[in-house]
Amino acid sequence: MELDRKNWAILEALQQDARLTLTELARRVALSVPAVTERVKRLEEAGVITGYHADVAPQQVGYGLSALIGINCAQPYKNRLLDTLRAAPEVLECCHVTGSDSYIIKVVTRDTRHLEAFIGRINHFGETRTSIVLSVPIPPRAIQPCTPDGT
Amino acid sequence: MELDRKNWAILEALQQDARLTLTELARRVALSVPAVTERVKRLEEAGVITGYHADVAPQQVGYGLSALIGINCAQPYKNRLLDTLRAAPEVLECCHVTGSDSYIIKVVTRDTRHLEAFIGRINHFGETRTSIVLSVPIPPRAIQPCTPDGT
DNA sequence: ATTGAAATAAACGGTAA
DNA sequence: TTACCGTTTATTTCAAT
Repeated sequence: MELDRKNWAILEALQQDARLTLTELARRVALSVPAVTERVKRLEEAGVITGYHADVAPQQVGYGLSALIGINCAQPYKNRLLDTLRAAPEVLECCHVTGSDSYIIKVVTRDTRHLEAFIGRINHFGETRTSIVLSVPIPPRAIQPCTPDGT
Repeated sequence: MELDRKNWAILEALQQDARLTLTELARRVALSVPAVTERVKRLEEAGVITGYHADVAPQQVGYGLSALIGINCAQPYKNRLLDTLRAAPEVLECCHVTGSDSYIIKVVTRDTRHLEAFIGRINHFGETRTSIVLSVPIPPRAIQPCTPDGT
C-alpha cells in the first residue's frame, strides 16, 4: 500500500492518540472528514493499522513486577509451552526468536513470589533466563517512516 | 484506586478497542453514558489508563525485520547509550533490566543490512546479543484482573 | 433533556490516466 | 472518457451541560 505524507501524518496522530475524533484528525492532517475517514478505513483494511488499544499501567492494577523471560525449548515441547503461555494471564506477549532462546516472553506478576510460581510452571519446558524490568527508559513509541536507505 | 467489576469491564473493552464510543462502551458494561464517562476519566486521572494507541504493522510500512537486542553496558556509558537509542527511529521500546543484559531493546529494521548498521552504531557501548523475531505467537494482549493470590 | 459536536451516507466536482 | 479522490451537504448518532 502506498504511504504518502498524509497517510504518515494520520498514522503518527493515531499512534499518539487513538481516540482522536475523525474531525480533529482531519483538521490536523488538513483533509476533509470524509477523505480522512476513507484513508483510515483503507489503512485498516490493508493491515497497516492492526488495532487500537488502551494502555493499562500494570503497577496500578496490582502487578508490581514485570519481567522478560527467555526460554530455550526443544521442538517437541513448543506447542505445549505455547498452550500453557496462552492460558496464563501473566503473559502479555510472546515472540519466537533466533538465538539461544526459543521464545522471549513478557510477563507481569504481583511480586517475586508470584514470578517464582510462574517460572515454576514453565521451566520444565526448557531452561529459562529471567530479566526483571527495573524501569522503561523508552516506553513503547510510534513507528516512523522508513528512510529509503542508509542510516 | 478501586477496581471493581465495572471498571475491569471498561478496561477490558478499551484494551480491545480503544476507539469505542462512550455510548457503545456504556451499553457493553451496562451503565449510563455519564456514569461510564466519569469512570473512564477517573481511570485516566488515576494513571490506570496511560494512553490510547493505534498499532501499526512494521512489515506493512517497510520494516521487514524486528529484533530484540540485549546489551550489557557499563554504568558510565548508560546515559550516552540512552541518548543514542532515543534518537534512533528504529528503537520502539527499551527496558532497563536485571541479569546479564543492562537493557533490552526492541527494534525494527528494513532488512539484515539495516540491522547490522544499527548494531554497529551501538555495540561500542557494550556487548550486544541479538534475537531476531521470527514470529509473534502471542501478540500484545490485555492485562487481566490480578487474582488475589495463588496461581 | 437540550444543545452542540461528530459520524455516516449520498451526491457533486475536479484531476489524472 | 473513465476512474479516482476529495469536497460539500444532509441526516443520524453521540457527548456534554
